[in-house]
Amino acid sequence: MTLKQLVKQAIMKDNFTDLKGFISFCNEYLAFISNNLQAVIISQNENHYRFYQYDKSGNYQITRPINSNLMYDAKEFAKASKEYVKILKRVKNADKKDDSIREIINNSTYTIQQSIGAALDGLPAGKSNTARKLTGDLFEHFIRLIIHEIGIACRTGVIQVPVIVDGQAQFNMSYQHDLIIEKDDDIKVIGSIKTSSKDRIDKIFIDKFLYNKLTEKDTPHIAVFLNDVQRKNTKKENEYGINTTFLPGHFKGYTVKLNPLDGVYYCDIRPNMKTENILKDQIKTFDHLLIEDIWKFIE
DNA sequence: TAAACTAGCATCTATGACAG
DNA sequence: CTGTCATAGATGCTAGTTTA
Repeated sequence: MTLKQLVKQAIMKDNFTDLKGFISFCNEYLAFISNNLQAVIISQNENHYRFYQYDKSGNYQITRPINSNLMYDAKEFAKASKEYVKILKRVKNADKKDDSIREIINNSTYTIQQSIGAALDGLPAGKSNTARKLTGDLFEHFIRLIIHEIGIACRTGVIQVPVIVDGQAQFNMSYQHDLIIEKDDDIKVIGSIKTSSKDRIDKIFIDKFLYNKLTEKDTPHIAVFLNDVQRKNTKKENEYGINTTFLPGHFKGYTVKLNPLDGVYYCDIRPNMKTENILKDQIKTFDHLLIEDIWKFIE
């Protein structure tokens, strides 16, 4: 398949109605990059990040950063993706000590999503925002499909929250949430699903605070992120590095002084999230949501 | 059904902190 | 003082939804 065809496929949401669609797109993309790239550019500050450069058919455009420790190649993915589906179906009873299961969950999720993101980076220069919007939408959809696959019903949608003053509902606030998990008409979890946290992290904390205040409940709020890095240009032409877009100060401030979130999950976790106080208690890799945490929320 | 609105998101740009 | 890096804020454009 050519880059043009891949981009065309990625734009069409019909191709991503089920997990199978995500996986087969990923197979096509990985096959393409295995022998059609102009170059693979290595990030100068963190060497395991790579940028793919397309050839003339993609105007020599350069993709978003790809973490080579998480991204499978075509051959690895062919094998892992089969395991992936099997693991998801039985994840509730997975061996919690088996790290290879966790690796397959994180890496496959990452590889599939980035294959879409990177393919959309092949859109013409003026359409970069289209790529951003679509990757975001597809990531949301992808995570919901995964949650369905493990056997939990979930949806996206708007929740109306009445604001009560002096015992009277004055008006509604409508909240549009990426992830709502219900059970017996009870909202068990509210979640945000985003490719990166950046300037949206504050809102997630605020949402939890206000929602629970208004409803007088203690509904868990979680967040699922793909990563938190972006490409940065260096002084030299054709040299690139990565920037992190996570705001640790805000995250810790809200956690300590407003309210902690009930789970924050990354596919491509930053090193400081594993070592720094507060962060390391709050933030985990994506496998933890599926293997452990999500089951506690819906009990 | 068209127009208006909302939410999203990677990039770009500005500022501040720090090392040499 | 200068250059580099991290953080934070602004930008520009888009898709999808709601309203008129």
